[in-house]
Amino acid sequence: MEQGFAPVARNTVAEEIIKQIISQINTGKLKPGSRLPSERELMELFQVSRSSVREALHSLSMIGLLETYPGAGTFVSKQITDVIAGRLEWSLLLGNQELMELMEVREPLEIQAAGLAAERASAEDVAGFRMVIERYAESLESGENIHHYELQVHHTIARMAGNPTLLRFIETFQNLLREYREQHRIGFSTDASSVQEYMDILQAIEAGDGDTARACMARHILKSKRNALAVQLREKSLSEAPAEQER
Amino acid sequence: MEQGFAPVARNTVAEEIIKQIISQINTGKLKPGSRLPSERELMELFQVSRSSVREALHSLSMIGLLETYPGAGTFVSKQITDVIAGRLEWSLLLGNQELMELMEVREPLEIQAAGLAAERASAEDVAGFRMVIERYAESLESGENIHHYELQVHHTIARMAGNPTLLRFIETFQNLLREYREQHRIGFSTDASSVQEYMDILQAIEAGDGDTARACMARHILKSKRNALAVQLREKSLSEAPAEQER
DNA sequence: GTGGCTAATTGGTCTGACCAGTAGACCAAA
DNA sequence: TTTGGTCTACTGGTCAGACCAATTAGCCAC
Repeated sequence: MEQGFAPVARNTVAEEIIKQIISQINTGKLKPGSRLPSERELMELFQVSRSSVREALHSLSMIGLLETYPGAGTFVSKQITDVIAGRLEWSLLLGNQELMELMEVREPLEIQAAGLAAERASAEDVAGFRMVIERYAESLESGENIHHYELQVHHTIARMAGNPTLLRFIETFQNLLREYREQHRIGFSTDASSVQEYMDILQAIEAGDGDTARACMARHILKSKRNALAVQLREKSLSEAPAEQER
Repeated sequence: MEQGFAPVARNTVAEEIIKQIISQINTGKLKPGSRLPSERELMELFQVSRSSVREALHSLSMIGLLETYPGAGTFVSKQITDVIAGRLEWSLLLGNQELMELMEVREPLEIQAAGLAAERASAEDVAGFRMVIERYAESLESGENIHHYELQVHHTIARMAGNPTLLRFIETFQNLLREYREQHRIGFSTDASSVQEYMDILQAIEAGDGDTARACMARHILKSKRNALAVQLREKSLSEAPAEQER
């Protein structure tokens, strides 16, 4: 039953400081790279104790918005885009359930990126994309850094979509997925047909055909998801009953 | 030139505490929902001052991994995926994303939600959804709280998708869009045909037809986007040269 | 059971202090 | 002129001890 009640707002001093600092950054009064007043100055500016100031600053450093250097001062991070770069091992905290949840968010975003890329990619973009795919194909043959180049393919598509927010989301999910696979020692589900799928996407993008690009990406994701599941199952059965098997 | 030198590692006490706490969560010694020792106990366990403990705890709370309740204690968050969502939300709060940028991320998520809802919604869900649509239709006639009920329709779909992470992202984008519209004084583009569109989605969900649900949602979004653009243009032309014009 | 009281515990905040690393100015030796 | 040392003011990192406010749990009268 909706009664219109909600837990009363309880603002801590540190939260308030955080809000003000973020506001300063948003309004441009604090630019990336610029230096904040020293903790002792902030203490007087905010009329609070240094402990509160420090809790606020440390929290903002934790999410990558600020960087502190002992003896020098506290600075606004230059690449706020890198906020995602994990200082923490997020993936370790993820279970299978959560992973599936994240995948269901990531997939439509990747498809959207492919569609937008088709509508916006320049000739140079397409040329660059082709090279990335070729490098991926080479890595498949040599067996080196396959995963790195596979990621780069997806990353390139996301970049061609020309939407920084979308790119950031996709990057985050990719990083999480990578860490998860590394930590859980899950092999990758690469096979040669991926190259053809990527080439299909490339053609659609080159032709400026968003719908086809979306469809190709959707098919590719569906296939690699099936592969991943198969690999996971196989490894599971291997660990339970060590029987050799290569498909 | 590569000389093999790198900045020396400089560990702060707080960082070390953070690592240990995350490690405890990873190894399962600290389960979601469980309570941490009090700050004063941690102080003795880690052999550090309370300030350092508090900086660590506050940072982890900031990213959503811990929750603190004055007088009660500090607890591990139950929804780990919320941590990731929260982190992305931070990045959204920064930077001035263009409206179009946000929309391009939100749309595929809403479509995905509709599709998943069709695959997972229970009979009760559908019944509830029908009521929500009816309330929206009523609000359209009375002209009261239209926006609130419109939001609720989308929210209900997202909830039926059965993916908390997806739901949270959709909520986030809805909030951002609402703020954006309020700040830029952009009116809303509601019209009676939305009800029919929602009913179409409802039918697809009831039939368990994910593809149709996706298509219906896509059509609905496309239409309301066109409406929004039209409204925006009209208001812009009004403010520039007060001449009446209907598309 | 309900409601109110008390006491112990917990997080929130403040104060003041000391340490270690940094940056910049200055100066002497090569 | 350049290099390296030295001094000083400043900055973040850490600590200890204190008080407040909110929560919890147990007790007790109604």
